[in-house]
Parts: sequence; structure tokens; C-alpha cells
Amino acid sequence: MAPRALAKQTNAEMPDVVSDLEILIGYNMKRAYVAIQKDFRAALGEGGLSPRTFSALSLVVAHPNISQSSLARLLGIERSGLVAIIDELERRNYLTRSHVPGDRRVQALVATHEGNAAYQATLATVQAHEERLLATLSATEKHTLMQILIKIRLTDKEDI
Amino acid sequence: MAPRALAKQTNAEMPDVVSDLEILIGYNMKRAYVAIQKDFRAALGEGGLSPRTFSALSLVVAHPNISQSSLARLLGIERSGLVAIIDELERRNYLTRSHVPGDRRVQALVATHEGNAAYQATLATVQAHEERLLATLSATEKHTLMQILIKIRLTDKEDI
DNA sequence: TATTGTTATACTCTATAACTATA
DNA sequence: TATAGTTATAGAGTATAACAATA
Repeated sequence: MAPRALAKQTNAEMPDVVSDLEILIGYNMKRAYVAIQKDFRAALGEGGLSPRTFSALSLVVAHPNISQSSLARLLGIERSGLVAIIDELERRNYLTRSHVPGDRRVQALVATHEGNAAYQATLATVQAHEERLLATLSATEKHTLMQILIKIRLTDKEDI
Repeated sequence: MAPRALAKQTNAEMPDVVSDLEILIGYNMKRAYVAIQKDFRAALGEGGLSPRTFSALSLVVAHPNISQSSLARLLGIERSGLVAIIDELERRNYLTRSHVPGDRRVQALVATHEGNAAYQATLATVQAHEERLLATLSATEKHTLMQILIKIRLTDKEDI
């Protein structure tokens, strides 16, 4: 028989148990991610980079001259969805699109000096936000969590 | 000084390191959740419940006669956003809205027989999906993960 | 034929604000 | 005044499909 996690009427005996959702990893992962994202946005404030824009900038800084196609693949999103993100980073003067000799289809992305500086500052803010938010976790717990998250992520065959 | 996680040019020495994102829990949590959600939807198939609709149904099953306001609070979403979810569950004949004596503003939500049956079947499918997807994790790892996720979730003051 | 960047478009999820009917 | 449910609306974030330029 399939596991039946929770009897129907738990209100009386176990008022703290909200529903079967509590034993589902997907549900708890979503709630945890929502909490992290909320704090991320609060930490970066009005006018700060959104998580996805920060991620894109991080990859451009780490991979100078990366193409938009490669970047979209690394982020796990469609090329079409990346356009608005790169538009925003270009508008902020954080990177430039430049044509490369040899293949005139490609737009090589390079972070500007301003973009590099903004990235380093933002990264420090993001790291501070995570350290503060996850202060109740031990170093071992953080390490274990990261290992598990990467394991789960890589169950997706289309990832990377 | 703030920690500087990654030097600028890692391509040569560490081709596997994609960027600082790899050490950020928020980023890895998002990628892991996307993988889980994708598999959840694939497991439930065309016409299956979405994660949020399944969550709402779970809470209605566990809490007969719950109000929409209480349900929204438990799910961590706005009352207005719940309307479409309840509409869908009502359209599927999985629950009924019924007025309660004493306060005619409230709509008590009760799962139908069909809704209870569909919920139990869907729950079994969801649990099978998680067991399959997370097969590489040990029981200890799953337990640790869950504890950490709940800890993170509860850093949000507005949660619960 | 295939690929890069782009646009047009639509769908999901969520939030804010305002309304109504009740309390 | 305050609350429950609802509607209207808008904004992220994402995907699919099609296009022009180029390979």
C-alpha cells in the first residue's frame, strides 16, 4: 500500500501538524526559497538587482566574452528570456554587447569596469544576507544543504 | 574584509566552477526547486493538479471547514490569489464552498468524496515522484534537508 | 539546414487596491 | 471600523513560435 502520511482529523491530537505538506520536500523547498528570495530583495533594496539579473551578471563576470546562448544554457532559461535581462544590465552600463570577429551572429558579453565593481559590491551584500539569514545553521549544515541541493538539481537531465 | 569567493579568471585552473553562484545557497535552492517542480508536473501529467492547487487541496482535506482567509494564511499567499485556486478545485468537484451559520461572510471549504479520493491518489503519486527523484539521498539526508528547510522558512517573520 | 539574437505573444504566479456584504 | 470573499489590474518570470542575419 502507498504510505498514508496523515489521518484525516488531526486537529484535536496534533494541532501543530498542518497537513501532509509538512513531509513533502518540494513544498518545504518552495517555502524556504520564497523566504530566501524575499530577504535577498530586501537586502538589495529598491533599485537593486533581481536574483536572476544578479545571476546573469555573475556569469558574465566569471566568463568574459560569453555568448547569450551559452549564458542562457548555464542559467537554465531560454535565449528569448535572456534578452530583457541583458538589456537591463546594458542599460545600467554593467556590460556591453560586442560583435566578435569570425562569427557575426554572436554577441560577446563583457562586464564593464562599473559592472565589475557593482558586481563585487552586490556579491558582498548577497553573502552578508545569506550569512545573516542562515545564521542558525552550522557550517556543517550549510555544507550538507549545498551538497544535497546540487544532487537534486542534477537529477534534471536537461541541467547544464 | 568581505569574503571574495572567486577570482576573476578561473576558466584555466578550475573549468568546472561556473561562478560565485555555486557557493550561494539561494541560487542552488532555486535550481533544485525548479528541478523538483518540473518532475512534479511531469509525474501528475496533463490535466493534473499544479503544485499550488495540490497544496490547497491538501490543507482543505486536513482542515475541513477552513475559511479562505485561514487557508491563504497557511499557504502564505493573499486572499485574492486563492480565489482562482478554489474556483479550479470547485470546478473539478473536489470541494464545496458553503456558508456557515453565525457568520455569513465566511465560506467554509469542505472536500467532497471525489476530492478526498483524488487527493489520496495524487498524494501517492507525489510521494512516488519524490521517492524516485530523491532516490540518491539517504534517509538521513532527507531528514536533515527537511529540518534545514523548515528552519530557513521560519526565518520569515510573516510565515505562519 | 542550423544557429544567434530578437520580437511577439501568452501563460502562470503573485501582489495591491478597491469593491460588496457582512460583522 | 474591521473582516471575508471577490474583482480588476499589473508586474515578474517563463515558454513557444517565428523571424532576420549569418554560418
